[in-house]
Amino acid sequence: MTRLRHDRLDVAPSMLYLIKQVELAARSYLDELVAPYRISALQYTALSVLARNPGMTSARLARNSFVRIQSMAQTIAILEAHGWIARELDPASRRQLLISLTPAGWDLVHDVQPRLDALEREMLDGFEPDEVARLADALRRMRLRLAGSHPN
Amino acid sequence: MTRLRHDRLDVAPSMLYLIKQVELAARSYLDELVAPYRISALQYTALSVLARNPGMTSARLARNSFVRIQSMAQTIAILEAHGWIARELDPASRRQLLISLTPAGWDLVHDVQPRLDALEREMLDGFEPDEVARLADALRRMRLRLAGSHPN
DNA sequence: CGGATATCAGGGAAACTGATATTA
DNA sequence: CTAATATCAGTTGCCCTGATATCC
Repeated sequence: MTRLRHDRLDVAPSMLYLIKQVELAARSYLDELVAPYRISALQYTALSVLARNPGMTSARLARNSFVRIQSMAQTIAILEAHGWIARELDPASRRQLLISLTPAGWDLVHDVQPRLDALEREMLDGFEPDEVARLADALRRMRLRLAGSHPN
Repeated sequence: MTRLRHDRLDVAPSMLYLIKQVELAARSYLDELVAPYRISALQYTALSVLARNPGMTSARLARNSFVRIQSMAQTIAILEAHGWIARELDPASRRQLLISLTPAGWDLVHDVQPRLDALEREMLDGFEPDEVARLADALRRMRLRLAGSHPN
């Protein structure tokens, strides 16, 4: 006996789905933007985080990106092998390796970031300044709620 | 001669970065949610899209997710091999394969979706209804702008 | 014919698990 | 001793490029 079902989810796409859609579109664009450097969008994201927070460890980067330590270590190894970043022992620890951008890494970020900022301005064209501020604040709150709802 | 640089990107994290952060956190949670079914968060997202739009082709799914046709075809092949979806020739085309969920696929979605909705409610707890509406509208506009700024 | 769909083959970056050594 | 960091080894899913066949 066949168990036919003419089901359908009749709800509007959720907020999480909308966020994923925007992220997918942005990642696709960023991938094209950094393709000349032979790096991926995710690798560039790691570089930009390091540009804002020099001296991070691989483990801290992993927690920031909600991935395992081993996963981030592999990404870091690739970026180091290609000369975008360098690592040195924390003089105060002898265990942690602090990551920083090389001059070539800085050149890359200084070349790509303005074009990424331009994309964001295009994406937000026509938005009221206070609407942008509320949006950013809402995203920060959502991020905190999600980070709290599951121990990584 | 060494070329030392004590650079640092002194700007606040961008909107695109905040969106990526929320998406990373949500994907991490969703991965745990669907792990018992041996599928990934991305695979579940494809299933939920098919639950809302039965009869899509693999190529249309690919455009919806900003990936190549071949990439989506592989994901679809895996979901089909595991029995979550089925494909049949479009009677009006003889070239396109229309995708639909199997009864097992529907069971999976009906089990996971409520828990995903619960996560979203938790994420948006304390938000005013009109703030949620404005947020969703803003995300839709951003998605449209991004989709228009680069031909996939 | 050009355009879209589906598929096969191969390869690279990205996440996972499990185990191990070292240090705070 | 416990916890955190870093690393090695192996595996799987995911996206890419390139090429091919079929159908609108």
